[in-house]
Amino acid sequence: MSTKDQDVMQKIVSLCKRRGFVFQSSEIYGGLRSAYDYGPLGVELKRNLMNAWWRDMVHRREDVVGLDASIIMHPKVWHASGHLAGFSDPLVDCLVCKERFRADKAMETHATTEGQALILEFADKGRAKTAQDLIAERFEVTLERDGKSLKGAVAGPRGYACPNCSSPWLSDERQFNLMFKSSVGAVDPMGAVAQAIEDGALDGLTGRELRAKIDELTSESAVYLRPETAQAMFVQFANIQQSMALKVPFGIAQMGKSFRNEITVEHFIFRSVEFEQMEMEFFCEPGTDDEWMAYWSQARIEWWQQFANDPSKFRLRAHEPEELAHYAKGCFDVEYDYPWGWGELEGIANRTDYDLGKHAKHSGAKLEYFDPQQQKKFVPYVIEPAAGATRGVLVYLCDAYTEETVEGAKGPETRVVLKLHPQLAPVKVAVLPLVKKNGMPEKARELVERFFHQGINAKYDEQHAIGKRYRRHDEIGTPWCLTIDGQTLEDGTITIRDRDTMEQRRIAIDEAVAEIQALLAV
RNA sequence: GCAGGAGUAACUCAGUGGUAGAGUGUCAGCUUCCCAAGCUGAAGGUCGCGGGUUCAAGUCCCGUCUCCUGCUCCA
Repeated sequence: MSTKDQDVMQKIVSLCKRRGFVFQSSEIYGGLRSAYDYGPLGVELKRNLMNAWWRDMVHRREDVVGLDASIIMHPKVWHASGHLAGFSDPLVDCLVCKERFRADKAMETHATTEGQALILEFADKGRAKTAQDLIAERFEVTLERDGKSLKGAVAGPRGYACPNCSSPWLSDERQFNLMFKSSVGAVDPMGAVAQAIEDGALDGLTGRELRAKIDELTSESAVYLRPETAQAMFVQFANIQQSMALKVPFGIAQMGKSFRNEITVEHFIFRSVEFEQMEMEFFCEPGTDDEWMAYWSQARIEWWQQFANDPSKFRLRAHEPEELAHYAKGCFDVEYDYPWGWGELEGIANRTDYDLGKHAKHSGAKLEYFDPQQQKKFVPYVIEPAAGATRGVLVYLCDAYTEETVEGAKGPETRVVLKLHPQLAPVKVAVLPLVKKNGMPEKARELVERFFHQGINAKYDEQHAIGKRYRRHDEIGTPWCLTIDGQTLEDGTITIRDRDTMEQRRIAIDEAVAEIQALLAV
């Protein structure tokens, strides 16, 4: 990312803290890696976004219903879904060039047979020399250097070499399970492990056997925090379909927290271990799935674009075949051009009948649909638009953050504006007495009460000079400011100021609420 | 996890071994009829945390945590 883009990102992070959008978790204790708290304005923004999603995905459609499932589910759910087996990656570090990579991927791209001659390649001569010295010292092997490459290494029994430098000197394969493991029940499962150690039941076991044994001892109470909200919608498919008498095609939508032990966390709230999802599983008849896939991909990117200042920063990208998850027949990502480049915001996957099939098999439940018209049974295919709600917050903060030069009292100055869509803006309207006297504060408080009665998030603000108040509200994205001035007391009109244009016009104070309601509805 | 950079007031930063600083912001008061205006005053700091060297550490050394950038993964 360029320094300019890095700068923008830092400014957004700084504004988030200064103005109460996002704080680091547990900050006074030194912070917790990759955990963030949404402050008074952040929670409004996030909720506005999630409510808009729910409104458009559930309330405005006849064919989608909602669900709010427990975060902790039966551990068998994760066996069946493949998350316990497939959600853990064997990772290996190259001891020479420090590259970290997945063993299974290296197996495909850098397969070796034992005894095979290897040529180690480095970016430049200096690095090759450093590596040569390191290998000589640490592994007592002298390699011959030829420019940027080293000769004389031989492949070991692992079946692969470092994909970066072709080194055979690698760390052990380590399992990184991406799911958060916990235990249910008041009895600490470590008690059983302690007992086993005391009894000598673990004596003489190798590392791998030891891990397996400990897993076995603690498996009774082991539970996992969901790594995605999707599975509950598959698991409750039959209950929901029957209780609501739904006909395929139909969808189940759910929003909520998910947890993943990411190998790396990055970019502020973009990738964090605890995050919030907005997912929908759309069940359709096999054969119609490609059509629905196209429909939802288009619908979803357009949904994101409608709240954006710059729709061109969103795109749909089809996954390459080798990029696809094991369960997916096809996948489109809605990507956003973040300050550091294009990155994922939502994934629309064709999960086929994979999940329902797996759960039917593992649970013994019949997860089929009988179509009364066609007189046939089938396991529905699933199109899944899965969006990151917390990513959405970041996307709209990036989209809204604007700096512009305006003429101030002391010459040109920078105006920072969050050009948030009014439906997303944390505060909808600010009500301001022009000065703190002549009955203006009283009038303003009367007006702000009217907004409260309508459930519109309005703020009364009388601190500092009027210009400063306007700028403060620009910075938190308040779309409109209503100002009570001397004329208000004479003819009952107030000014309404637009955040983006800074233009003002007069309206009747008695029409203010209706006016804002009308503007919000657009 | 690895490599590189950073951490001093709410924010942005100055301070290279000898009394903890500035601007902005915040709060109180005065002033002010429209875009970060002015005046007066105030609050706010375990210099990320722990250890070490030193008569003396924000400053030097070690460890650790957090953040940023890059690498492998995902909503």
